[in-house]
Amino acid sequence: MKIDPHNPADLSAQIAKAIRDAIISGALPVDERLPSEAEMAEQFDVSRPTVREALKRLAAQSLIRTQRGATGGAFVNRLRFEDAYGQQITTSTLLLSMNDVSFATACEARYALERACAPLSASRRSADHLATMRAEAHRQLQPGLTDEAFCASDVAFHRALVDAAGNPVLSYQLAGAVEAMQPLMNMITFSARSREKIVALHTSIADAIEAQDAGAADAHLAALAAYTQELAQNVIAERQSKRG
Amino acid sequence: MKIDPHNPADLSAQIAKAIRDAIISGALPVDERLPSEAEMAEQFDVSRPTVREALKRLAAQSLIRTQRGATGGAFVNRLRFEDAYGQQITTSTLLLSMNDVSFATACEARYALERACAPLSASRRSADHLATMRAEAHRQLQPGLTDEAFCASDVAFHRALVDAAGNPVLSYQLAGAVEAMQPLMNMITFSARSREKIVALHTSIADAIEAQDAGAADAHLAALAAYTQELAQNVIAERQSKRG
DNA sequence: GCATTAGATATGTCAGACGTTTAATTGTCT
DNA sequence: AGACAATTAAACGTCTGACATATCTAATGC
Repeated sequence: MKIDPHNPADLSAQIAKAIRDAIISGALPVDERLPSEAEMAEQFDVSRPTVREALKRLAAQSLIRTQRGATGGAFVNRLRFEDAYGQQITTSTLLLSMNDVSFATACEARYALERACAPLSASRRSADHLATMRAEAHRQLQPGLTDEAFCASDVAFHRALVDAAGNPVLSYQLAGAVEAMQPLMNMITFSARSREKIVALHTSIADAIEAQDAGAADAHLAALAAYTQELAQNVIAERQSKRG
Repeated sequence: MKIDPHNPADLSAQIAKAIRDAIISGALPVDERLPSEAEMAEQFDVSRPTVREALKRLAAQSLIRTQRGATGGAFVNRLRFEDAYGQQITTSTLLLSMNDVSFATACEARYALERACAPLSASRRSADHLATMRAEAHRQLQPGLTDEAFCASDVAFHRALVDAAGNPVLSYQLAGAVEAMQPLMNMITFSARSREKIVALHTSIADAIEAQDAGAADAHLAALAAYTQELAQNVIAERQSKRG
């Protein structure tokens, strides 16, 4: 764990990298306590604020946690899937909004991944996940629902579908793809008719999952993907006609 | 953008969150310059080191970049897919190693996602991606290749397969799933026979992609998934027999 | 007119100090 | 001896002030 003292800039980044590499390589196991800030400052021959900046970088990635008090300090954090969800969603959302990713591209990716989950979800679905899917589908039919609330419920439905696969790695990867779509979906105004059609597809998907019919689930997901693309294209076409 | 002055702890985390929310909401567009550290210190009524810790947290997530000098400062960073790859891989790798995710679970997720890409790759593959796949498959047959180099080439092959889908969102999501598997794959010792079988499957996959035969590509990927699981199970069984 | 230089601005870093939290130790009383 | 209270020590969290360094702007000199 060494840094380059000749490059006077970005000392905190170098220190953060050194510690991060030690964590990734396994040299620093989970719950291991790092030396105190004062000790590290001496080790790296920098000041304590510089060490602290490095530690904050690691804390931002949930790689360490800090405790105050006599037995406190910085500890290697066990990175949990739940903690990683948030970062994954934030990053995915920003990637889409900052890189002019088209609705079509994001939608294609999302449904491709979701359809990958469907066979696993069909074979392993629990009563719990099915109940969530049914409940969300039911919520989506309520009359007073705003478009935003409809989208949020849509996300919840699809997350339940993904979680039903019982594979935390899949759930983690899909969380980004599904949640990051929400800002894009919010540009769509869902009419009563389109909502009915979507909910009908949701219900068909839930039925197929309950019946453990992977083929039917896949077909309905494909139909939902196509219909979502269609809705988005209508919105885009409308906007262009207004402009012209 | 306000913080809670009554909670005296974690001021830098609160400030980071305030700025992060502003970026995500779009209130701070890409390349927008944040106020100087001194100005923000005054705005939030904290000291400059506290502001700096907040900025370092955001820099760790590639949300901002800093420039020194007269016209320098902190700028909202355009998050690029290439930048996000690294974070995604780091996080995925740590998630697998710190949460006792079984080889079977990780492998299942990886191949499920990869098979989701295959149809798109088959229809859109470029000569470039095909050439990479062929080159890696060829490299994997070289006699002196270490197991690690074999795994690295395997990753390169599969990334080319995924990139062939021409969807940056898919490539981003898959990067984590594919690369994070590498440490787990490294526990396997690849015999000459198993290498031959894997390369044969790789060649079959490349052939199917070239022929734009999505069904065949999917079938060969499924076979590869099954064979990879078989190899891992053998390793696990051997270890257990040595112990018993 | 162009190159050079001085100034201004902002980040990067350092040193020292104080406050706060937390746990362990010590001391006292029953 | 044991239980409770007070003290102490360690460590993080924050502040102040200062200096170093990078970079752009503008004034200066030839």
